Amino acid sequence: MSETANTIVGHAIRMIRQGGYNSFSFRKIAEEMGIKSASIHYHFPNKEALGVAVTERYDEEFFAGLGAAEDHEAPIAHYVESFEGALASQGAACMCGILAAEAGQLPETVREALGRFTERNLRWVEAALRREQPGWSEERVVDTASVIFSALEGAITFAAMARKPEHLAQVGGQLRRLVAG
Amino acid sequence: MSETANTIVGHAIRMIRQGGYNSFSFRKIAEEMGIKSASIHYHFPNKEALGVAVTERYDEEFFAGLGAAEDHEAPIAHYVESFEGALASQGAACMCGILAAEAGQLPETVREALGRFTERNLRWVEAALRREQPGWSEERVVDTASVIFSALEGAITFAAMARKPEHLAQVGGQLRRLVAG
DNA sequence: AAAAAACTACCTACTGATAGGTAATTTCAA
DNA sequence: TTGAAATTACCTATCAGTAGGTAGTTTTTT
Repeated sequence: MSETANTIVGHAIRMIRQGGYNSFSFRKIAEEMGIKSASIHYHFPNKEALGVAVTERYDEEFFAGLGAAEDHEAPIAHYVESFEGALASQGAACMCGILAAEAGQLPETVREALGRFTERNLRWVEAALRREQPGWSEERVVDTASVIFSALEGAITFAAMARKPEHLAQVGGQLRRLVAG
Repeated sequence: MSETANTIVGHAIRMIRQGGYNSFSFRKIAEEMGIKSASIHYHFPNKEALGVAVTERYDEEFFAGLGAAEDHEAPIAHYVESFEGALASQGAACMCGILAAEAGQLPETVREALGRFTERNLRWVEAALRREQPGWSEERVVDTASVIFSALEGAITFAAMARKPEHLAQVGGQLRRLVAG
């Protein structure tokens, strides 16, 4: 991907985090970059293609920042902190949580990319729980992973909406205790 | 509120649940009702006013359907079921979770109405926990309520996106166990 | 010279909103 | 009780703004 295409995706991610899928437009991105909106069509044929690129890039960066669950001593705490870090940057929620809420109006391909992000998160948290709680049944691991992912996505969304980062901190703290026993 | 205004709000709620704040327009609602978009401005001066009415109406109906926490033997299970019922109707997520994700582009007054909905939910779940777990500390009650609300909002959002209602069922089941001990 | 990356100049579709008008109903004072 | 005034609930017509997208052309880089 060219440098320009990269920059375009970066702008789109920021705009989506600020107001959802309808908050980024070819025109606005072009204006900010000092180019014309038609030029963006050279890099991404349409909004759907850009939407997919944006989702996959967010996915990549999220997990690149996270590292492997096996490389952390307390991976759940690390996972929680990555959400707190995401909220701190721009005071905005997780981009994929925002897009998930708008699923009904998203192109199928974007929705599918979001589905992959979700699955990848669940697998990560499950691996983390297996490491931290070797005694837990597989069922308990899978169910708890669902709760942790859902709670953090819900918490970061409502914390950003109400402008109360402490709401996420509260949920994060309780989730840590939940896993600690 | 007149019957027409009521109908307008109903259509708006359905459309928002299907695709977010940008998925309802004066024109579309008018078309479905067989009137003109200008007529909707008679009942609601602008989109912001309609947005607030919609949020408050959803709030009202949600808690009317829920009843008082004190009136249920197992209020948490009842609360979980209300989310499962919401997902079952239209296969769509909680309207307020959807709007919360788009907070960045919402008019302030709508955001504030959403904030009230959130607080009301937290108070309800706290009351439920006090009833079910009289032995718990106030801190534990408040923190657990945050987790339950966030987890359900996150789960219903991702379940609707991935079209996997079982994801919500899984989270709901685990939350019940969490409270049961 | 050729490929890449941008440009100009449009188009169609849709948005929320406003101005001005009309028929039917309701309120209220003489 | 009746006529004037006001209100309700809609209408037509139009506005400026923004959206995504396209065809054809020019500039820039290799």
